[in-house]
Amino acid sequence: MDRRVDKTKKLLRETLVTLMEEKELRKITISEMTARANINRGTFYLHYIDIYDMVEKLGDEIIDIIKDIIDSNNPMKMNYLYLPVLVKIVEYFYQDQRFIQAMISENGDPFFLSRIQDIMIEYTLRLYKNSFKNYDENYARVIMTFIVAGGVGVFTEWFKNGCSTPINEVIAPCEAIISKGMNNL
Amino acid sequence: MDRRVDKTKKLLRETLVTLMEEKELRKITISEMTARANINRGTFYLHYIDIYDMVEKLGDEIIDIIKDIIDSNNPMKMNYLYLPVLVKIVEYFYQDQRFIQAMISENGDPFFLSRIQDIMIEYTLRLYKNSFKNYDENYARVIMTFIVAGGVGVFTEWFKNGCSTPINEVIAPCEAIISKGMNNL
DNA sequence: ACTGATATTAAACATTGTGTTGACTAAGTC
DNA sequence: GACTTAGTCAACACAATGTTTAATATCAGT
Repeated sequence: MDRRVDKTKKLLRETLVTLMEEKELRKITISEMTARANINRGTFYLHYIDIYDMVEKLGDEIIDIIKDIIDSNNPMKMNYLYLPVLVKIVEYFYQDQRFIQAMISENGDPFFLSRIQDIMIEYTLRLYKNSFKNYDENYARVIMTFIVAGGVGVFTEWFKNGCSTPINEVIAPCEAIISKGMNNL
Repeated sequence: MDRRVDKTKKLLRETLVTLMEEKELRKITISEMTARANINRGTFYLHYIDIYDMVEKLGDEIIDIIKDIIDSNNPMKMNYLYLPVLVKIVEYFYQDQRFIQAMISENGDPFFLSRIQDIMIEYTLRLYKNSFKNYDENYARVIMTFIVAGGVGVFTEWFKNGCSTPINEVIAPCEAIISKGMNNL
């Protein structure tokens, strides 16, 4: 791809993240963003329709990466894959932390996490289909929605707090509740 | 309070819900909304700063009601209160279904659910403090975040789908996973 | 290097929604 | 019935949008 496009898009992304760290998405204007990035306002429209389109497209890139991570760790070939895949995703989030944190934050894109959640639900459903004694599609879906939403909720809190506590201190309780339940904690 | 204010606010709320059923929040303008409600645009500013302020204030009202439900079912006086309180909240949601559904929907307010989630986490933490053998604040918080986020996730899906399946078909799996865990399903 | 293609710039434009104001009218409260 | 306040109407300056045009800069491929 044209290096000029790359350069512009990266600059815009960088500037957007900076702005998201300062204020809510809806208060960020194209004028402000392009002015700060020293990019002509018209140039923005060569790539995106509006700020939300931009955020969505940036989100798409992350989603694609997550899908790649899932696919490259083929669930059919391994047991108990849930955790390793999660670790790889979190590792990736780490190295793009500013962006991810901005997207997850109050100023970020609310759909970002819910999209990831949806992917993870489908993934775990495929993965654990055989773990259920008497498999029932609806029942399994509720269970997986619960577990994934719970995990995403915990992860979000942890990530919002700047990943300050050791990750095991949040993974361990989740594993405990998932496998044993409250009665056997 | 002045009946005129009541009338205006209800009309605005009603119109907002209708618009949210049609399009994304960010594409709803004050002009459009007041025009449709047959209310002078200037009148809007007598009550709200902007659309988001309005949505937030409408959300506040629901939050207050939820807090009332929680408080009026004093956790200290009952055992196993989690479910009854949930049922009452859901019952309330039922009778204001259009609004709640709009708020929860893709076009709605992303903070609405997360605010409720936060309240529920604090609530369940207080409630179950004594259920933990060796109580640890951080550990308990992760557990409760997981359970509440999971529950909210399941509920959201169910509600988004128009509450079509019997509510027990989503509550039962949640109860099972919470109490017994995956290993004992 | 040369060339054709295209990304970016700069400036201008009409348009739309915002937020506020002031004088007037209607509907409330007590 | 008096007075208080909510709502209306019209006008205003302002900010951001989305689009366009011609000129310039940078690119990819040979």
